[in-house]
Amino acid sequence: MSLSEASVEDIPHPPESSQSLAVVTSESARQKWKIAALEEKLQILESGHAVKQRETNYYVSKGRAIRRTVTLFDNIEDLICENDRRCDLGNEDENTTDEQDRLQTGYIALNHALPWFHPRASDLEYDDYSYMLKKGADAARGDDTSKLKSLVADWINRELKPDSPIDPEDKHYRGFINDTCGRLLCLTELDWNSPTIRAGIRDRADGYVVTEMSWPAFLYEKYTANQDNLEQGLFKSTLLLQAFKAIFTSPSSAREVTADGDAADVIETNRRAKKDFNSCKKVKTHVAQIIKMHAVTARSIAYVACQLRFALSSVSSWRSVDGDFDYIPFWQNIVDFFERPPGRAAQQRVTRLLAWWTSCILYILNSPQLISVS
DNA sequence: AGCACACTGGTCGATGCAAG
DNA sequence: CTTGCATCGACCAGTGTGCT
Repeated sequence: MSLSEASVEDIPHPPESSQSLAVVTSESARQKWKIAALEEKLQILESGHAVKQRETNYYVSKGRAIRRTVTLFDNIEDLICENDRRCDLGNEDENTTDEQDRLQTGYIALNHALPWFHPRASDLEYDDYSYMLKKGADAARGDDTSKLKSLVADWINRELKPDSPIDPEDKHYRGFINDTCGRLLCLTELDWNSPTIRAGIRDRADGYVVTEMSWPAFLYEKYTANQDNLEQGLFKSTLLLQAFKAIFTSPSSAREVTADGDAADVIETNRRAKKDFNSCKKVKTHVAQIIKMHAVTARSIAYVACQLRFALSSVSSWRSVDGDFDYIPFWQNIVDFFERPPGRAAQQRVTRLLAWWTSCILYILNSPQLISVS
């Protein structure tokens, strides 16, 4: 029987209480009830409310890309204001601050993430869409935080085999209390193996304060820095790659990550990524596809690094400060490292690093042309 | 009270795979 | 080849909790 064949009079109202539920027992009555529910759904879909609902869902859904690829802490309004300010001033304003430059780059990233945004910005009901985008942005960040909480524990237990395994469900025994997490969170210029330094860090004693001003060990290949060259192996840790894959391409793709860190050989990384991709179970469209991410960006790495640090810490609820460590300048430092390298040589190193990242991650998008390196 | 966040459970779509 | 089931994972809504 089609929907149109069931007249409205024939359709019993859905039961409103357990008492009336007992009345609807026959198969035909149940069928009619189902049809009634479907018709109601159809009516809602056809009404203006549904259009509004779809619109809301659209903005919330589009907003999910913002924290991941545009900005982890800035307000969308601030990005727009900075762009407006520059439009108003034209070329007259040449003395911009770092903060303003970062906001402007953020605005450009926002337009890459949401290409419809700029042309339509003036037509949109400002408060409404801004609120919905933020809602989606924060929801996605929350989803990722919760996802990494258990995944990071699994990866560490498997890769680093701590004496007492990390509880995937509990964060209280992470952070500097935990020997393995502490080693990863420790700044590279401090030797975690020294009991004095370990105690100093745990007591937040002078000289052992862990702030965002140095790179922590978890960012480095094999979790160790070369003190003579602090850029060597930076942003090439297995955990960082796994976290990136878990967020942008799927948790299952992150399971068997092996980072050998050979920056020169992007082609080899490419080949391995292809092999991994072919052996990995293909699942539903992943985040990178949904947000049309064709290359790994500075801001996506900064996002993942913050999420990873948060997962390693003992802080249970998302906030921007953890003891002496502030996530906002930490995120900014990473973005600046990639977006504002000092000089030509540094720029080339950064470009190579991003190409390496893209070759590690995005073969999954089946776009080999995107990961060829010039 | 209002807000932000974590957590949970559910829906839905994409994919793999076995059986017919 | 088609079908039905299982699995994975993104997303979302509802709820509880802690903070201001």
